[in-house]
Amino acid sequence: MTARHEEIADELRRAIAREEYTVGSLLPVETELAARYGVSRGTVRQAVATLTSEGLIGSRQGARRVVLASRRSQSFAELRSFAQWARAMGRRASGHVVSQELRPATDEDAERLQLPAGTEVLRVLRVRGLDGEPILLERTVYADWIAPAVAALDPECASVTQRLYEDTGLVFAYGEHVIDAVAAGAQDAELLGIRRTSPLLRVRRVTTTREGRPVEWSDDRYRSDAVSFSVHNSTDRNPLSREASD
Amino acid sequence: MTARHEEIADELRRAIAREEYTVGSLLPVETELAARYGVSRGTVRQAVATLTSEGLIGSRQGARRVVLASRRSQSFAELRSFAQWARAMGRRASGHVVSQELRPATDEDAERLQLPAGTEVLRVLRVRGLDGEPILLERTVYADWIAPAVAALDPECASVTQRLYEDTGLVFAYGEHVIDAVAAGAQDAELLGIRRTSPLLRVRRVTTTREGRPVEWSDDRYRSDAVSFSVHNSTDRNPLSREASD
DNA sequence: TAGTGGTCTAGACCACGCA
DNA sequence: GCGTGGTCTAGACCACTAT
Repeated sequence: MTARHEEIADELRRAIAREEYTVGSLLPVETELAARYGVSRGTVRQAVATLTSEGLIGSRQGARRVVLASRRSQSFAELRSFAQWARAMGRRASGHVVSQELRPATDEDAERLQLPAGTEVLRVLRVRGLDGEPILLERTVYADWIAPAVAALDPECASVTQRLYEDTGLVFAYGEHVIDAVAAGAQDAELLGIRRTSPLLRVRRVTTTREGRPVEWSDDRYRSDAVSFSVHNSTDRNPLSREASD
Repeated sequence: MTARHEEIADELRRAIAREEYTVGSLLPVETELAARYGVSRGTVRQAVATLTSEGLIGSRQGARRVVLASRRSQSFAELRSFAQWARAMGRRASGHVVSQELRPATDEDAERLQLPAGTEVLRVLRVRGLDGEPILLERTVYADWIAPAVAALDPECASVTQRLYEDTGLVFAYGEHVIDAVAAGAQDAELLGIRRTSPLLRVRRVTTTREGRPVEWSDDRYRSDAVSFSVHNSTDRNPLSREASD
């Protein structure tokens, strides 16, 4: 069952993509869209709010909505699922566990995963590839309560998220990510097949269940010649933030 | 004039920040919040939608809302305004124009700024600092119609955005940003006072007016030991995206 | 000043989760 | 099956933009 406002958002998105509304031009007013689709103004507003949050259109009180871009960049909703992201681009994801060990949680582990200090957690070092080429190095720490299921996975498993869902019903629902750049260390360089000190795009993240319980935290390093992140923003509101260290 | 839903969002945000609702606990149901604040359910929903988009709470049909985080990271809305961002952190922003020249637009300039090829554009190389320390190198190209106002600015101007607004009424309203990592080149290293090949966090962006008209595009390089970006996401929807270059 | 998007209401029904 | 959040309506009024 698809909500009407999503259908309308879809139609508008497509109309913009095929340049029926060109970048810089104005969208029809709410009342006209409501009449056209046979819905109330509230439903139209829900639809255009979606496009606004996608950065496709801009909105200000008193003025007509304006088209800002014709296409939305690939969704980032799959950040936690490398495999789904690869599939959406029509590429093949692979994975390979380099090492894996059960260890007592450090203070950092305990804090990020909201566990008592010393709980046994699972540390996994995994290389992920696109079409066979190594792209990403994941250093992940899993909470004790999910560690057995992770340890039981095939070391070559291409989609950890999907397997864990099938095996245990676990859903990775929310994530908090911090992005910066680091120089490749010796191990990074060897496993990714690049030179030492090459710049890498690093994402440190904590992933939680739908209930807000932390499942894992990870230091992910992407080859910066292979991956980039993109984001829209506006004066009104924005989801990404910039932070200074120290 | 503050909207009621914003006031309510603020109160809830503060209640979460002071741990009246702790991370992992449940928010009151909509009807109760509506009664408590003396508003309709719709207004409550607007307020909690704001917190949801900030990553503070999680929402799923049928289940109670859950608190995911107690504090929101610094807003990224000021990505376009280095000075405002610095001020929000209680730090002092500085700026210094290293070089500036009027040149015919390259094909890339013309495309990004939606100008005819060969239009005269202004290229500016600027170092930005926090509390006197160089942090960011901006290589910006301004559209012809704003170039005179930019060229007339004080080379040491700390807030370009604010000065342009005061001088011309121009508002930087929307931005599209692509984030990756690069190694510092010779010029980068010299101007930022770091070693060559140090990893830098690069943001390439296009900024537009409220009408969707491109004003400038820029290659910004941040010292990665000084700045990071952060973002929330959820399975539902997310504003940031990840792209492979190949 | 006319027209637009933003706010808010009061009510109805539905899809989903959880026990 | 009950309670929750999600969808949708029809109408009112307001704040802001544009002319």
